[in-house]
Amino acid sequence: MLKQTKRLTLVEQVAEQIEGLIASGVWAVGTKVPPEPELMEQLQVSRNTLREAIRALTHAGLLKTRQGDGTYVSSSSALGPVLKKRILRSNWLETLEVRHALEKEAASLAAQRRDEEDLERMTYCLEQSKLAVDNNDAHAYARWDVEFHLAVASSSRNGLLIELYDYISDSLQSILVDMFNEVPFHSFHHNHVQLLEAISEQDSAKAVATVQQYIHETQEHYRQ
Amino acid sequence: MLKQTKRLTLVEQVAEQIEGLIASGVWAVGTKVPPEPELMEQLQVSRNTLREAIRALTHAGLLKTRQGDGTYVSSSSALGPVLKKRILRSNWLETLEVRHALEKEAASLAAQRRDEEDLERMTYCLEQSKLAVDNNDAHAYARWDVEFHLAVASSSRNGLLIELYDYISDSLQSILVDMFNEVPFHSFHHNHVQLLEAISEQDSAKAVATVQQYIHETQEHYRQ
DNA sequence: GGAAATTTGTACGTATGTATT
DNA sequence: CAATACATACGTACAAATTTC
Repeated sequence: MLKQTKRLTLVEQVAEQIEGLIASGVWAVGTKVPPEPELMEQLQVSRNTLREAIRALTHAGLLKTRQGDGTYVSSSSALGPVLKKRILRSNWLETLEVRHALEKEAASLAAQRRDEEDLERMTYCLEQSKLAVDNNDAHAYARWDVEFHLAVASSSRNGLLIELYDYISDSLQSILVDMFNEVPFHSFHHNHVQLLEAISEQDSAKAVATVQQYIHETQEHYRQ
Repeated sequence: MLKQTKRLTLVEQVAEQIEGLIASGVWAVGTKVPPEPELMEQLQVSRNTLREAIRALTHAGLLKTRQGDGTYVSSSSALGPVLKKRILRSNWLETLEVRHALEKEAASLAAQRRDEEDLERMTYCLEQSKLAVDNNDAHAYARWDVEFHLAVASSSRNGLLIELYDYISDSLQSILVDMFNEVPFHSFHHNHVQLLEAISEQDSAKAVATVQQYIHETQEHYRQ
């Protein structure tokens, strides 16, 4: 077989090419993409073809177009927008449960795979968290809490897990801020220190147990 | 403020309406959608507008169009296709790790929330698995293994978790068949029985531990 | 408020692939 | 197998709406 005959429509070819530019970072998030006439010229396609491609990517959440202004890159991956849209139709308890599942796995893998740089990043996050606790600043605490957990996820060295965890955490950001406004967040700090300890000691079981305890305490506060 | 000015483009309105028809099941998977002229008439939009909407949904994986034939509904949700595409760029070990995370959470929640019907369904799956073991039929075993795990996930009563687990499992189907061809799958049957036992006894901790052991054994076989 | 730039929406013609007669 | 009908693919041209300056 020489080559599968051009089974992709022109529109899909154009869309794929643009997706490539976005995924590879040539068109970073925030970039303004060239206007229609220019792209038509560069890609050698008609306006309709180009518009269908742009529309497909816009609908997928990769681009955002503003009439009279232009088209901008709004996300580097299609998974994030779709997942966020799905989570909107979900209640936050469900979403939290999924996050917890990923969190425990991430902690377990992080304990096995973390390097020195990971540990430094996590330590820094906890220092900032401590400051937020001392200042009783719920907003700052929520921010550094998420940051710490992202550092843990990142140490898992599992790209899929990291992506899913990041998108879900992002969707929960506002919920988490609310939560830390109602719950004495200082009580969580000790757990986080213990988690970092477990990861540092490469003790997977202890890491999972610590996360489990952290989750359990959160739920206790909400059961009332 | 009287009303947010029609901030959705015509194309997005059309796409949303069609998505609604698909999500609500009015247009089930496999359904052939009406031809362009008919939809233009019903939706009162031009051909290009309709085509852009159709193209957006096609790119998202909800529709599939075949020139000269027509357009068919190929998925009821956008999350599945996007997730599967993402998983293709992932290695299967990564994907397995994420599945394991969801699997443990599902088992834990299933133990808390399962009803009699759930237990019957799981029991049936294990009976079929046992038959496959006796017949040394790896293909049948892989099928009922997945079916059993889906039943467990479904008992978690967490829609988001169920969806993610289903799509990921589906992506791994062929890998799992391969795996059961190389690994003595009869050794897993006992674990599954034990898992059902734990879920039946509403023992979350035991359920998680059983899944963990099942995973560990799988990895042992692959470490060589 | 006006002018330029940009996307949005519509109309219509031709090409090409698929199923049917 | 050929002819036909039908469906989507791709292209050009023009008018409208919106933002920016």
